[in-house]
Amino acid sequence: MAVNLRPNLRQIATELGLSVTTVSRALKDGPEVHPDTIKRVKAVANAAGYVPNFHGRALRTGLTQALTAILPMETRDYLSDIAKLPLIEGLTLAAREHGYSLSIYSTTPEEDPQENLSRLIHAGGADGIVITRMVSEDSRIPFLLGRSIPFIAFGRSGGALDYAFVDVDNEGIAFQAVNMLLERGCRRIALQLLTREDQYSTVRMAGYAKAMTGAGLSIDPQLIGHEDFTMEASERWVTRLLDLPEPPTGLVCANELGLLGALSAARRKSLTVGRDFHIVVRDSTHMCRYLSAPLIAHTVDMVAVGRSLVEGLVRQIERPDAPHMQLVVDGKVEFIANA
Amino acid sequence: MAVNLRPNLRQIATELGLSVTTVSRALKDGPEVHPDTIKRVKAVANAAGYVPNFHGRALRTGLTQALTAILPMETRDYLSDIAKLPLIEGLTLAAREHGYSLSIYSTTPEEDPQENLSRLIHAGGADGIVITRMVSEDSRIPFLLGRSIPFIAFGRSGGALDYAFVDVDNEGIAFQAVNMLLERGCRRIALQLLTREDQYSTVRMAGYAKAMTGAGLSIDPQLIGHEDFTMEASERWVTRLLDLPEPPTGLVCANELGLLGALSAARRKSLTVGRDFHIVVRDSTHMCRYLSAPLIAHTVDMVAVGRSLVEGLVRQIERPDAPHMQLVVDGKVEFIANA
DNA sequence: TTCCGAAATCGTAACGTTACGATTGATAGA
DNA sequence: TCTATCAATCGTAACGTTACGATTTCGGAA
Repeated sequence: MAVNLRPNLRQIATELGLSVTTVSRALKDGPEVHPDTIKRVKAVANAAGYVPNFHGRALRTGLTQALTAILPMETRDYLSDIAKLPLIEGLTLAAREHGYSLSIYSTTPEEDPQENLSRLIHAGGADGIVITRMVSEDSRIPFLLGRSIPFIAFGRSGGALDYAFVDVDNEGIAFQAVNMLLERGCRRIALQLLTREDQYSTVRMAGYAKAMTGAGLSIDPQLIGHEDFTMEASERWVTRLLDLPEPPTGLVCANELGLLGALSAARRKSLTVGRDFHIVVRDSTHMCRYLSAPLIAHTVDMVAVGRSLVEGLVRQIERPDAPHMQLVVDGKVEFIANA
Repeated sequence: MAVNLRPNLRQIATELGLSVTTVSRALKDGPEVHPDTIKRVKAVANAAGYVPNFHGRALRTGLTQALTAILPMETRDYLSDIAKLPLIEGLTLAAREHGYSLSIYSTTPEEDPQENLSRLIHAGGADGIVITRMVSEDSRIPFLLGRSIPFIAFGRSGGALDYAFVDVDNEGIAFQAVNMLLERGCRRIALQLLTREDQYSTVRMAGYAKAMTGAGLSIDPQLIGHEDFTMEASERWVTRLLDLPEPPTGLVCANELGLLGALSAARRKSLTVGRDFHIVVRDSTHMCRYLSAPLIAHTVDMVAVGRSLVEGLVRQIERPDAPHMQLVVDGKVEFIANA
């Protein structure tokens, strides 16, 4: 018996002596169909390996059951972009669970973002869009809102518009990080920032300042580092700090490379990390688990962020009148003993 | 004037007083249409922002202009999975350039791989599939070949079947790596392998052995490390090697963590890396650029691998009789001075 | 027996596109 | 003038699905 590779509704209908309509309804448990018929139809459909054709359905209903995530890709430096991997994981897994497929649309910095968005939707490529790498007063937001295209943003843009987003509470994380150091008796706390990514630097600085002044401590500009830190640059910077008359006993690193440099500097000064010198680091890579020093890691569950984005987008597609998801995700700050 | 958001062929046809057929043909430069008509049609279509509807076309032609990459996702350890990021970048960019969209389909280890493949194709979700994480005698290959479903594999499976693949020449890279160390005067060369990923370990060992015996050197099992190396484990292992009566002067690391451990061990022994002790490392992260020691990095251009996969897949879809792409990609082994 | 209403099933049309054969109109040769 | 030929355009059908209204069937009440 030849197995038909792509059975359609009509084949199943004729095999059962039913109409296409009834089969279609039976497969989605329509109340008009006799329960016994539903059973028979489903049995045959399963046996034949029937899968509803995506495009036939999309053409009829106007819905594609597909989501598209627009991710800027830049070859430059994958280590600092590593959080994208769990994000993609969360997006794809959650999309599947909701019955959607997920396309990734890579953009290069030169392209016109709106042109892409527009083509994508007109071609019927997606029911909804995830946009990332928000800038302040992002023009894509009014553009998409104006066209009633379902979307959700990873990150917030300024402005008063009401739209769906999921964002990471970077200010809160910095606040928590400094508080952890304060609990450990640190009074002079250094903060390592980046120059390029202004947004992050600004909000981290805000969290730092809030925690410091909250504890009645003043902010020493000497202890704030603005630089495009490589491992080596970080080592130099931390070494200089440790040479100060009143050296810091706590440090909030910018990223993994900053951490490696700081560890190196501390070792040269014969400081015991976790006792004489406390370090907090953002750890997207789980690298902390593999290091030997006790550290304070702050992690953001990017898989969960990806899942939430899909959740919020699907809700908007399926129930357009529901309020927009506006979620600010806390990070987890935890002590990694590395005994 | 109200701008219609999703103009279709019929609207353009009536606006021009032409038939839908002629407009359709004009837009793809059909030879039956008068050149002037083609111009007129294109002008109106552009002005209206016409984009052909994906699903209408797919339903008619059976082709979806979509590719799907099946990527296993495992939350465990993103650092060792980081090469996936440039791979995804290459896949998505090349897909766009060929006029295809790219969906990512995440699988978890528990799922039946064939079940997924079959559903995907039956539903009309993709014209072709990229499969990854090949195992020896991979059952997906005969499955897909038997159903004439276009696919390409990242990696090779054993067996005599003829199918399209792109693979990285890990054996050649190991061979090259050892030769670089030999050129620098190393005679005792250590090789750090992993236990888990047998495939890689086996082929790297082969390249190592070929280079060593080629230089008339014997292989000392003491210098071969099989372990699930963390940074700490690597530091311990390298320290033990350096304590041997005849310590190695060259090392091929398993990965970035192995490198960090090795650097640490060398520093403790007061060895100068790049002079007393030479290290080769696989560098997917460009981490080497940020370190201070002179290193030999072997890199594989994963963006190019992703592009080649798409290239090979698209060729198979569009010209089914063309020979399968069977590409083995060389890595680049280069000295990073880090002056 | 006849009729009513509900339950179950059926038929038609439409989504937007393209393939294919049919039709129109013009030109040129007999 | 008639016809063959060719270029240009048109009309119809079909891809697989679902929405919606029409139709059939059957049990029970009048």
